[in-house]
Amino acid sequence: MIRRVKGTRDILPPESRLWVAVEAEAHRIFSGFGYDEIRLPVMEPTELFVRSVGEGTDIVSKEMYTFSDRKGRSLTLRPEGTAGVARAYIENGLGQRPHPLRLSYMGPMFRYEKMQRGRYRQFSQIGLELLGAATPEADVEVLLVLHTFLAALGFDDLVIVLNNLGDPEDRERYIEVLKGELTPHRERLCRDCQRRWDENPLRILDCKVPSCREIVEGTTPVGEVASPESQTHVAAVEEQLSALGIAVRRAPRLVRGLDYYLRTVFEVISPELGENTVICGGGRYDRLISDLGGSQVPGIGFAIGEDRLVEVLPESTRERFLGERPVAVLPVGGGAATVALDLARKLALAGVRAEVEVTGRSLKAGLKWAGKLHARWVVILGEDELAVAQATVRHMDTGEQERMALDSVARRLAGGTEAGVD
RNA sequence: GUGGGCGUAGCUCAGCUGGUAGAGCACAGGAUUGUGGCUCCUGUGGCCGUGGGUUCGAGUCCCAUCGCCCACCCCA
Repeated sequence: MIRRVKGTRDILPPESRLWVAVEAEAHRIFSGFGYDEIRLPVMEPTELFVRSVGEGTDIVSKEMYTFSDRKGRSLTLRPEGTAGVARAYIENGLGQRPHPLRLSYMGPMFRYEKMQRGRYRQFSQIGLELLGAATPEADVEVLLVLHTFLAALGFDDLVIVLNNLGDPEDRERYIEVLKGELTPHRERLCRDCQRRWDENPLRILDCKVPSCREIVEGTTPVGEVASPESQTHVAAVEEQLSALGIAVRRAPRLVRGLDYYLRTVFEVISPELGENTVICGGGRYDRLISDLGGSQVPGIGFAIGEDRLVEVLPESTRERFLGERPVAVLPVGGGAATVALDLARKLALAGVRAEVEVTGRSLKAGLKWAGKLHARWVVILGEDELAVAQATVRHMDTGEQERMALDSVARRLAGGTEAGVD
């Protein structure tokens, strides 16, 4: 048997309907805030990610799907979306358009990781970028869109946590401060943190080991070492968010694994998937585009893990998305089939999901089949009915049925009060 | 990359100290004329993850290998 590649998955119906619905909701909300989708290649030159995400990051150093094409060029399956957006911005001269530029994207990303719950090698992200605005208001808008989207999906208990990473100039100063404060405790840090000391000292802040956490508690937060400008910036963001009624929590030790972030960074964590399972992450990246050779264009954005988002979708939302019950159309006897299909066409065009019995089942077996589909209505088209251009419409929950003119079936089942109520 | 658990039907699993493969669910049909959900009957469906070894005989024991799951790590 040929099996799917490790870390990839088959999203089958009806689960796939959740995805379609989540994506539709994203388009609806994002578009409402002026964001249009940008569709980008799934593969990019490897260098793009090395220079943007950062050579020292885990993503670049050990998680990329990198390969050579037939001409020996090094290509990489995109591990995230922002780098591609930045590349496309420069390459397509998007700097010529009125700013700020509002873009969204969704699609598969690839990281070579060890499989685990909520973690896949091919996973989908739904993301959004606001380019060309460096103000706190820009950050607030992006977080507002995020919040609005999550709320539209029925999440009311998710907490957005944010932090101030400061500007790149502050970073080195902060690392000095941090190391200085940690030095007396260095021996007591866990093995991983010993390694992080040189490789990526900021990650020590993220350590889950209780003893490390305790040590880290006593250190000066990044945000306090950051430049006064960045502190004012993030404070303004927090202030405006609370004015909008959006709850955010300051997480002084929050750092992120991508090098391009500065100032405002944030995450949304789902308690259901565990303390450390991020369903959304994002932040500001004012140097990214210029670092890639473009002009000085600030940006901020986020990416939501669609797989994880769908996994933790509130029950009521799942029901709302999956709840649609079809109409089953049952032709009985010869000649009824085309009438059934013609009715199905009318129903489909009227926005009513209808499935036609095309395997030649008896009426009895057909009703059994309709029951298994959870059909709300069954339209029976038999010789008796067709002889007088009528159909029998049966409500599967009550068992009540009614004869009606064939012409009126689609209209009655679409939006009619009978179809609307349970 | 590190540590742990598990691989028998589409799914959930049973299969005792080795003796020619089972159940439930699901799926398909039926229980007479054109009416589902309950019940009953029947049917489809498995190189017991793969390869090797021990044995008269292996789903069962041994070795290897592949795959899956969970935790760490990291991230969406």
